[in-house]
Amino acid sequence: MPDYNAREVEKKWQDVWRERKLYKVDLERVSGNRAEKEKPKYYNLTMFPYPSGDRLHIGHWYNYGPVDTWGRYMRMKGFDVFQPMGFDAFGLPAENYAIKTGVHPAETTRKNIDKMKEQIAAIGGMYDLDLNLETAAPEYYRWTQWIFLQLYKKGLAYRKEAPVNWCPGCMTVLANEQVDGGACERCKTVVVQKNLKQWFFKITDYAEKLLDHTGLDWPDRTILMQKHWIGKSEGAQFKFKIAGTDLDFEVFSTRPDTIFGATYCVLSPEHPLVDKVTTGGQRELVKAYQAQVKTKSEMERTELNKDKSGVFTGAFAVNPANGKEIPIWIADYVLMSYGTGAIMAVPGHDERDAEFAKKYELPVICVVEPGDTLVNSDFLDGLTVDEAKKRIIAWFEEKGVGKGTTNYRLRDWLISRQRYWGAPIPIIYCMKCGEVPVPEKDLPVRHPHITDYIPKGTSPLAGSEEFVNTVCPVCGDKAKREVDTMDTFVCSSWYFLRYPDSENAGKAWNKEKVDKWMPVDMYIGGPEHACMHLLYARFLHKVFFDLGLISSPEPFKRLVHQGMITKDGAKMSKSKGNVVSPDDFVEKYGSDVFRMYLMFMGPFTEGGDWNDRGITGVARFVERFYRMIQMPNGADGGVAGSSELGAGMDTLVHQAVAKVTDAIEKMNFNVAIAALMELTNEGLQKGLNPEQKSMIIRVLAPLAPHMAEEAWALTEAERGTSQNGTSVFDSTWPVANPAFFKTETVTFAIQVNGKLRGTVALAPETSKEDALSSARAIGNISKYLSAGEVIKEIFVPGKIIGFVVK
RNA sequence: GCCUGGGUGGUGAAAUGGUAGACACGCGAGACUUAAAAUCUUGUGGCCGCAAGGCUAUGAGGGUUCAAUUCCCUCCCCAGGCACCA
Repeated sequence: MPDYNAREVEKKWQDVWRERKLYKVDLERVSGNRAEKEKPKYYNLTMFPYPSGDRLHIGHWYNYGPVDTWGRYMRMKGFDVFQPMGFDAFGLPAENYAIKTGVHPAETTRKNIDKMKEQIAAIGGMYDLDLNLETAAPEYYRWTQWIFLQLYKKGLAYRKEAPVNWCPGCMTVLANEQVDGGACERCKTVVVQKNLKQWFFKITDYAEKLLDHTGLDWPDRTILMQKHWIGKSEGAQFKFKIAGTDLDFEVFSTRPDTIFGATYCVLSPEHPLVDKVTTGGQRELVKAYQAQVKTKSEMERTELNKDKSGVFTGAFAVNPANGKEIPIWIADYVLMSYGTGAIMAVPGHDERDAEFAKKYELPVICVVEPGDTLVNSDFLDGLTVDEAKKRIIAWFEEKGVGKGTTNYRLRDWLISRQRYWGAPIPIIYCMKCGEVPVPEKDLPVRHPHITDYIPKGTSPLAGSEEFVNTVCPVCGDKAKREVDTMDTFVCSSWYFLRYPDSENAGKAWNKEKVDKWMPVDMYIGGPEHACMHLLYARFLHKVFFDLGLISSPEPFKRLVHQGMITKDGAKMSKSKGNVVSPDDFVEKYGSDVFRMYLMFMGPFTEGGDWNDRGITGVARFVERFYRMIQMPNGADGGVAGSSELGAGMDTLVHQAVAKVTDAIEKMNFNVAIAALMELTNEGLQKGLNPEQKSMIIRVLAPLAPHMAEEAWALTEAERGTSQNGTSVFDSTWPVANPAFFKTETVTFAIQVNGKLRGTVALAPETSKEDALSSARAIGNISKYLSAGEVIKEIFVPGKIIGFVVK
């Protein structure tokens, strides 16, 4: 019996699959063969990779192996499976590399994509890489720009001032990642917040729609995280006048009922009113505080544990409810980005306000008594919190000082990036006509080839005269282009709509074609994308839906997150130098063993810490399985050639098929593999008949595609089918017949006071009475029962016989 | 800090209210071999016991239940995310 030669076998079948175009789907789902057209479509998608300079790492394999297993399983279940893969090609790392080495990002990206494609092919998956989807290609970003224009037309893209991390040393904007403890990671200069006019997508208009996850088969935790991220809260927005002036400001509060307990107000240090209201005596202190806050990140500012800090402005606000004058402070725990950037502080009933009030010796008034009843609150006295909220909102509306509102934590999506390696924003600024969108016929706005990447205080695109200077599409006068590029999340929020139509460069949006495959039936990627990528993609999808560009209201019907593979408990990264390369293992054991080992390590959704200690177990399993398949039918035990082939194995085979199906369905690939190991341990003893082999090869196929294909070919003659030479992936998924599960006896556990005291083998359908008396007859049990009085008897058919003794 | 997960033998893990540790790795013993590797057989949570059997055990503490890894409460630890890494 020849040993299994993984390298040879895997190469052989990868070539055959490629030649036969086994995994090509007919994107039109019309012109192809009839059989395929009649199958239901199944769009099986993995989050596309960023082409980094590292080789394909374990994390990629941990994702692409199981995704492919799932796709093959669905294919065998009778679906027309579309499983494309492309590249999220724009991004910061290639640009940083260019700044360091002078190598153009396009060159780096090209090289990395080519290398990754080779490595992905070595997995031997059903991935279609021939669609060549790359977000940095003009054929692709033309559409990213087109999408920007659609949002612009709908009023969903707008400009406003927003802060960026600015390094005065490098004269450049820094990503959060490049800020290390408040300083630039490159030159160590203290980073400051600087305001720039930037583009936003109005995702907040869709907050309510995004809160609705109806019909989505998503993990509860992801839905919950998105809900909290959107952060809907009901409350009121109302005005405070500034004493002695005609100025006022608005605050948002979820507890407008506590307004009589407000003893001071706090403005965010960036609030536009601060400069206007600060009195002469306080000016120095306020200025100094504002400067200090500029160096702090939002996370540092909002830490509940930190020492609260703030400065009095010298101004007073008038409480609209009782006309009392209360001091106005500024403090960094109030953010311009949430609510109105101003709060009324009620130290009696808010923890942060209380801490602040204690530190600065501000008065505290209690307005809610235990039992949620209002006191010290004039016309709200005696009402419950809920009643008081309604009452005060009605009062605000009556007096015209405020209204009930819904506030969201979600902020509009800042899409401007002062970077080179991204899709240019298709806007032109004209002295006469102002802000003018690039006409659709002029797309794409090509990204100029530059050679000097060193930051000079502006966006890199501003350095290209040829790019910047253009003419106004409206009046024909000289005009300038927008020099910022788009956040790469814009590119990655719609790529799944491009795959179905990617063979066609396309001058028009092809709704019909996209609709043929959307929505994505299964989307698999890391949980770190729960709140950003997955929310942005849903947002754009809903905009497209409203624009009539697609028929599905949601992009991803089912979502699964794979876990993360760590090394010694830490995320693998190049900077830590702890990246494990799969190549050596694939070389040694083959793709099937490596991907099965990753799946066998633990539950797919939980990930785990990498070590290679157990891989030999999977390698042994593959050898044993291969040996079992090659054994003459029922070779062991002298039953070869008799009608007893694989005697006694039917139950085990059908149980294994049921177990594997159930485990794959739940993506518990580790359990599926364990069930097949168990079956193999028995099968090697007793031998399998051809029908049993056929079933077991088919359920192994999604997990170890190359070996299963080889085994399928080897057993072709004994199966005696008329479909010689067909792939196991064109066969159907076997269905376990429960008639085979039946066994003569099952083991019942006998418990006394909940503790296991013995077992007894009985027929599965044994009645309660018979089971109890059988249990009583056991010496060890009767010993326990005679220790007291039996006050309760428990019977779970086929499982438990229990007694409660007192 | 806030949001979301997770914590079970020496190790990866299984069991989602019903015999805790399936399946593997590792380790011990044995077979085969001149020998080793490979392979096969067998044992393997801890403690007591020749055995039968018993006690103990799923991060810590408490609760609900005849019965809890599983449900509830409090705490500890680890991981992911926190809006310019993708």
